[in-house]
Amino acid sequence: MRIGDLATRTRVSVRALRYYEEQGLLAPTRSGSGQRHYADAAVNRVRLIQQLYGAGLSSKTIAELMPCVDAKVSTPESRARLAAERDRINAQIAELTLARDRLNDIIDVTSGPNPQCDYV
Amino acid sequence: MRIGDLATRTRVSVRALRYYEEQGLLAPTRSGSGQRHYADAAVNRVRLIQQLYGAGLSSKTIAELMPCVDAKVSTPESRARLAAERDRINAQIAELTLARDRLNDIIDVTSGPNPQCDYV
DNA sequence: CTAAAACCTAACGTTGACGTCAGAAGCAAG
DNA sequence: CTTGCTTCTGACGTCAACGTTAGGTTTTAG
Repeated sequence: MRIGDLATRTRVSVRALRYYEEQGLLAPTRSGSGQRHYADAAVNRVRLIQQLYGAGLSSKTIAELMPCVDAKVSTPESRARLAAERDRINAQIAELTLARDRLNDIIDVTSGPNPQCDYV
Repeated sequence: MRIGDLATRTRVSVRALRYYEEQGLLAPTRSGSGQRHYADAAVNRVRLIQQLYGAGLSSKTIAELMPCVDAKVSTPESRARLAAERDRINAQIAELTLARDRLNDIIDVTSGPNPQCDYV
């Protein structure tokens, strides 16, 4: 499929797809005239990339991990890397949970016993 | 206390503290010569700011919410805003959880049954 | 009193993941 | 054939939360 189709199917912009290639995350084949051609599997790959970006991984980190996904093999180094990212994500989840609870506290306090009725 | 002390106590850079003021998140008093002076309460306030930044809120959003925290009163609008941010954080936690599980899957698959022994 | 340390304002630099625009070329339909 | 949509390669623009540098003042330690 061509880049526009992939963009539509993944809901990722054409620019982003080119950017992913630039970062070494995606390697489409090229037609004679230079147009990119993607296999069906690219759809899932883009979704994985999006998910990892969403989790705060950088292009560089994702690029380092993709060969593991492709080859289904990890070196001790890449395994350590993966575990480190997982731990970072866990830490971030904990942080977000605290922030959320904090926000709920604020909501509770500021929604307090109808301020308009105090002293009335 | 002065800006350097606050920076030390909150582990936030001096530049960041000035930036927070610029964004309307912090309002220190000034000494005759123009130096910023912070009350002790500023320590907790900076921590709250950091926590909200960490949760992905923007300066603008935080600036809108601080008056509620100060006055301990929220308007229906600000309450909706707070709830919206909380929901966004919950969504983000869910996303991170999925990504983490995905990473764990990758770790499992790539750490598979000793690849070096296959076909040996 | 003096030198070092801390502070001030103003303003440009950084980073990452794209958005956007310019100009040229490929491709399906009538 | 040509109209119009898609794609191509640069390359500059964006945005947020600071980092950094410059040049000058204030405070503190000795």
